Amino acid sequence: MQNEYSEYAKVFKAFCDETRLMVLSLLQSGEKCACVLLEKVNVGQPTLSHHMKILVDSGVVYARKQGKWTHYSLNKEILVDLDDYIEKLICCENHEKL
Amino acid sequence: MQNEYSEYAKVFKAFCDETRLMVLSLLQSGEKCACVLLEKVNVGQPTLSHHMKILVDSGVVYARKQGKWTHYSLNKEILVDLDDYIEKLICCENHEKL
DNA sequence: TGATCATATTGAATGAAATCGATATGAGGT
DNA sequence: ACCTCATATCGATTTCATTCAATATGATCA
Repeated sequence: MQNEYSEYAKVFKAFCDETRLMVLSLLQSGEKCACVLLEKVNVGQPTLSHHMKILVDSGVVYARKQGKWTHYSLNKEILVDLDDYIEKLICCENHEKL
Repeated sequence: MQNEYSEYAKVFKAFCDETRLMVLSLLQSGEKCACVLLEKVNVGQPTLSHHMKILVDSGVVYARKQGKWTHYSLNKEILVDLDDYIEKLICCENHEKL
C-alpha cells in the first residue's frame, strides 16, 4: 500500500504527539526560534530538535536559519490542505473519491 | 504533560496510519460493516479489528452492532472539531490561546 | 444443540518512535 | 585562533504500534 494515504498519514503524524501539538500552537502567533520553544516545552534540547525535524520533514513547519538561530513558522498552505481533507470526510455522503 | 494536547494527539493518532485513512475514506460514503471494509483494505481480519478499535476509541468512528455484524460510521461532530482546531492554526496571528 | 459466520481478543514478533546524555557543527564575538 | 552559544546528530534505551496466527465470543441457522 504505497498511495496517497501514506502521504497524508505522514503529515498527520506531525499532529500525533502532544509536544508537537504544543509547538504548533506556539507557532500560531507567529515565527519563533528554537530557544523560545524550548522554554515552553517540557523536553530537552535534543528531543525538541528531533520533534522540529519531524514537523519540518512533514511539511507542516518551515525552518529559516539566521546566524546561530533557527526560526520556525507554520506552513499554512499545508494546513489548508489538511483542513480540506477533513472537510471532504465531513461533507455529506457525496461519493466523491477522496 | 497531561493536558488538552494529549486529547487531540489521541484523535489525530487515528489519522496516522494509511490503513485507517483508507477506512475513513471508505466511510465517507456512509456506514459500512467490517466485512465490506475488509474486502477493500490490505490487512487481515484481526488487524482490521485492531484498527477499528483505535478509530472507535479515539471517537472518530461509531460502532453499531446488529446481529453478527458491526457497522461503522464517521462521527462527523469530532471531525468538525478537528477542522476547527486546524483552522485556528491557520487563522492569521490572532494570539488566541488554542 | 451443534455448525457456521462475523468479529474480537490474545500472544508473540518485529519495527518504529520518544527520550536522553554525550558530542558535533557552525556562527559570532573577543 | 579560541571560546561561547544555538542547534543538530549519534547511540542507546525504553516504550509503543503494527501485524499475524490462533483462539474466543456470540449471533444465527439447521
